[in-house]
Amino acid sequence: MKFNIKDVAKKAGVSISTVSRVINESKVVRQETQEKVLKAIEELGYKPNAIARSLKIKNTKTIGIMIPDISNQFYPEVVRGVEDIANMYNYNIFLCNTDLDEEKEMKYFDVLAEKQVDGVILMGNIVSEELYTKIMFYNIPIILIGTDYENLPSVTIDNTKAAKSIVSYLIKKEHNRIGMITGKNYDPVVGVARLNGYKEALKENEMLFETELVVEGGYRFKSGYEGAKKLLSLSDRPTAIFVANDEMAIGAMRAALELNVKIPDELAIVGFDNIDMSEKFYPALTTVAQPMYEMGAIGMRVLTKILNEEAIETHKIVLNYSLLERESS
Amino acid sequence: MKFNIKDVAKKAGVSISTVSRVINESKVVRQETQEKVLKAIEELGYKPNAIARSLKIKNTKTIGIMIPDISNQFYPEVVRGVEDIANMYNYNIFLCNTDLDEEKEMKYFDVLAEKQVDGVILMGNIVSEELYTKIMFYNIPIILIGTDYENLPSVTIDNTKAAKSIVSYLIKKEHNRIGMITGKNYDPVVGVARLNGYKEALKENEMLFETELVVEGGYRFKSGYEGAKKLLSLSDRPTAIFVANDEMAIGAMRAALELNVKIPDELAIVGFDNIDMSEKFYPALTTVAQPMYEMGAIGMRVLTKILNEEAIETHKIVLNYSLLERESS
DNA sequence: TTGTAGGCGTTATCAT
DNA sequence: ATGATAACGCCTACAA
Repeated sequence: MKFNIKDVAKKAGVSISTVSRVINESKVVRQETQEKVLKAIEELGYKPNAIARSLKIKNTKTIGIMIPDISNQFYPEVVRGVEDIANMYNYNIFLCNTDLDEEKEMKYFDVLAEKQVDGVILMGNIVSEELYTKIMFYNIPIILIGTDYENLPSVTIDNTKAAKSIVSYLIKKEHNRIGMITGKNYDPVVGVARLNGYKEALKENEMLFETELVVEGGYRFKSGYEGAKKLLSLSDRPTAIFVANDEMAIGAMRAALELNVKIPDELAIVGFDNIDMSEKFYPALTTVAQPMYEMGAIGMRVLTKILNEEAIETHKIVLNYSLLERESS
Repeated sequence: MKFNIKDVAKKAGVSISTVSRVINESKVVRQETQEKVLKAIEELGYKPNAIARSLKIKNTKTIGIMIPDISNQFYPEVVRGVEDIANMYNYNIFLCNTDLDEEKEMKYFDVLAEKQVDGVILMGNIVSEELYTKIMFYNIPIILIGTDYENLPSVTIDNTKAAKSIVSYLIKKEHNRIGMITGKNYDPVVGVARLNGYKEALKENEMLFETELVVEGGYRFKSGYEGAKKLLSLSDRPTAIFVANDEMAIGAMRAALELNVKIPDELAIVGFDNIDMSEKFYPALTTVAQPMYEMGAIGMRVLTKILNEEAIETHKIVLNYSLLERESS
């Protein structure tokens, strides 16, 4: 039930090179012959073996995408962007969940290399030195999305500026005690950057940075929930909280709602990312939107360019964020 | 910078067959030789080419997974289950978003076949006859998750029974006007099944099925929102609504909240699936939990068994659902 | 325009 | 225990 190029050749009464030519749409083959071959292909239900092809031509039309966890709301959207563009250029994608675990990252990278992927897309908060060494060694085209490292190509947004702008927005709305629930403080490009944006906004408006107003979170719902409970138990409560990502922000809203604190009247809450859920929650969350789908799509697009060795303007792409004012502020 | 088995052989001063043996952990090679080879591999940073290997041994240790849309909340969780088990058995997965589009499904299936995947996992509401023919023709091991068709292996839950049980729960709570927002009515295994469960529960309790109480939805937030608005505008409102999936249920809750209808006091809402968001929403949604992660994990596990030609008890696996009573009812 | 033959990097059979 | 060699299915000079 599985035929190869030889079978087609025999059936069509031509050589295998001719069959190969029609498969690859070489212009040189005569119309008649082409039709004969096409007919044979059709009749046998023949499909070329991409593995054999890859071995010969040394590319596989597949790329690997390493992300922390597909079941974390942030990633599906960017993966979708990647996949759409990949599909458009006839690439398939290997999905790898790393859980931010360095060992898993290393292992997956090895496997992807062995499977001869043409390139890889990497997400996660930091790239370890080990991984970087490996990347350099194998010399596989790579692009980072949502993070940045050394001279590797990347697509990101300016997290500091974005954070600063949403905190400034809060200040403009007359809030003068603004709390923050941060991300991970060992993570420079997201966690620290957003915290810095918060600090900068305060400074620019001559407001004091008070340590009791900032609590470290961990990006997940629970830490937002707990962070908010902590901030709301302060004797001198904040009137607004900037939460470093939407999932935590939703946790924070939940905490406030449970305590019967009115949003936004008694407490404004703003998030970061614009995950799907943020607009569906009630009240809908004011947030800084990262263009997640676009980050994926553009990342993949750039990767195809790199793979085709097309000229590329810059290897560090910084996309625009946007402020989405909704009901929570 | 890229070496092959020949380079290793030369460097170690042995033949390529020996190198191949140590790579594949053949027992016959002498300790000393093995060490020599391992050293050469190490020094060169050699990684075997999986493509060449696959061509020879006729398996690729990769499987394809076709789902409607990874950015739809339901799928990431099952994909994660699939990937975890796949990883455990050293498989990689090609992720394919079909958008429930038959053409895309056909195209992806062809590509997966050409890339010689060892098996495929298929999700989506129906499998078209065309696709089925193709599956049979290529004879690629396949397993359906969350849907079912002919004699193909599948892992599902009993949607009718689950729907019936949650509606019965509502009835037990003294609701006697229960509305429903359905899924797609052309989709037998999910849409129709859940509607049937609703009908059965009514019947069993000698309640009338009233057409004005059921509105057709489409699984997405917006249709739940609109469906609820419609039901709430009835002169004789339902006191409870069974919504065919969580995303719509959340839309329905949003509609009620906006209209200042108290949940659950004036209106109980229950959903289906138990997506991540359902417990984070306020009020948290009462729902029938599909074991999404397990469906993925078990599906993949069964697939590995099929691939290893291990005996398999049954090809139609029906998992248990569970009722999660939360705040919305 | 078409065919012949070598090779892509492995594995596996058969000798040695 | 090790080595030579023929596949695996395809592409691509080169020859005809």
